[in-house]
Amino acid sequence: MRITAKADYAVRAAAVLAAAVPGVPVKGEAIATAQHIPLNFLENILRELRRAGIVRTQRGADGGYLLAVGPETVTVADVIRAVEGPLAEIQGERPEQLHYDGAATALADVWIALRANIRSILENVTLGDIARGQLPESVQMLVDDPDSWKARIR
Amino acid sequence: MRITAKADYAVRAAAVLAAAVPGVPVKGEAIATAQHIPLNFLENILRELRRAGIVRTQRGADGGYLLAVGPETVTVADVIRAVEGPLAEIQGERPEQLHYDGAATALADVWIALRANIRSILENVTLGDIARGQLPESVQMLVDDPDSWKARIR
DNA sequence: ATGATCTCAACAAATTTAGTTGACAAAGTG
DNA sequence: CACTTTGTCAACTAAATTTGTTGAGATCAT
Ligand code: FES
Ligand code: FES
Repeated sequence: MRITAKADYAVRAAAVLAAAVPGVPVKGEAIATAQHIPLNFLENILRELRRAGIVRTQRGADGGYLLAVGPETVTVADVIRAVEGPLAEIQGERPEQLHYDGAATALADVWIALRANIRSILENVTLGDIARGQLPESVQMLVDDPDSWKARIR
Repeated sequence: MRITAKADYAVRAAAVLAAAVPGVPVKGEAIATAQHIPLNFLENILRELRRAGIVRTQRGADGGYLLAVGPETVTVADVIRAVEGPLAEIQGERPEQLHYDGAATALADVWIALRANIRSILENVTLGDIARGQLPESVQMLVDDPDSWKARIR
C-alpha cells in the first residue's frame, strides 16, 4: 500500500499546471525546480500525462506544459491512473478477478471495500482543489479527525 | 497502491487459523495446499506473524500453527503491518513527514485522508469476521454499493 | 538558421518482490 | 534410544519494479 515517487511527482506536477495562469505554458525545468523533481524523470511523467490527455505541450522557445482540460475536471485518481495502472491491485490483479477459497472467501470483499474507500478520496479531489488549497468537505473532515471511523458498527 | 502477494498470503493464512478448531495446530502444509501458497514462502510469512505475536507454533509431529490470540482481536491491518511496514506510505515515508511546497501544499492532506480511509477498512475487519464470512456492516455497505461516495460534497 | 524546448527509445542502478535451498532444532513415536 | 515429523533460520537467487539517466532527434518562435 504505497504511493510511488512517480505517482506523487505526477500529481505535484499536475497541481503546478493547475495553479498556473491558463494558456501560458510552464517549462519543464520550472516545474522540476519548484517541486524538486529530477528533470528527466519529470519529462517522462509529463509525456505520459500528455498521452492520457491530461496535459498538452508546446515545443520551442516559450514552450512548456499546460493542462489540456479544466483543473476542476481532473481528479487525483485520473493522474495516478495515467502513470500507474489501476488504483488498487492485489498481486497485480483487479480485486474482482481473484478467487478465494475456504476460510479466506470473504477476503475478496475486503479488498473490494478497500478499493471503494480509496476511490472515495482520490476520485473526489481535483487538481483545482489542490491548487486552491481547499479540499472537499468530506475529505477535509477525515484530515481533521482521522480516527472518526473508530466507531465500529456490526 | 497494491497489495503484495505476501500481504495477501499472510491474511489468508491467518484466516485459515482463525477458522480452525481452537487449540489444535494446523500444519504449514495444510495451509499451503488449502490456499495455494508456496510452502517455503508461507513458512517465512508465518514466522513473521509469530514474531509479531499473532501466531504461535508447536513443533514436532502433531505440530503446526495456531492463533496466539482470539480471532476477533486481530485485524487485517495488524496482519499486514506484521509482514510489511506501515499501511500507507508515500515514497517510503509516512504521510506526515513529507514536505510539499507551492501548488502542491494541499497534497499532504490528501494522503492523510487517504490513509485514514484505508485504515477505516483494514482496522475494522478482524480475522474472525473473515473466517465467519460476515463483515462489519459499514464495510459490507461499501461492497454492496461501491459507488456510494459519488455524491460529492463541497 | 538558430537556439530553446519537448520527444522518444534505450539503458541501468537500486530496491523490492517472490520465492528456494539447506542445515538445524524441537517434539513426539516406537 | 533412534527416528520421523515438523517448525526455525540464514542465506541465496531470479524476476519485476522503481527511479532514474543518456543521447539523438523533432518542433517551434524568432
Ligand atoms: S482453486 Fe481456489 S484457491 Fe485454490
Ligand atoms: S477451486 Fe481451487 S482450491 Fe478451490
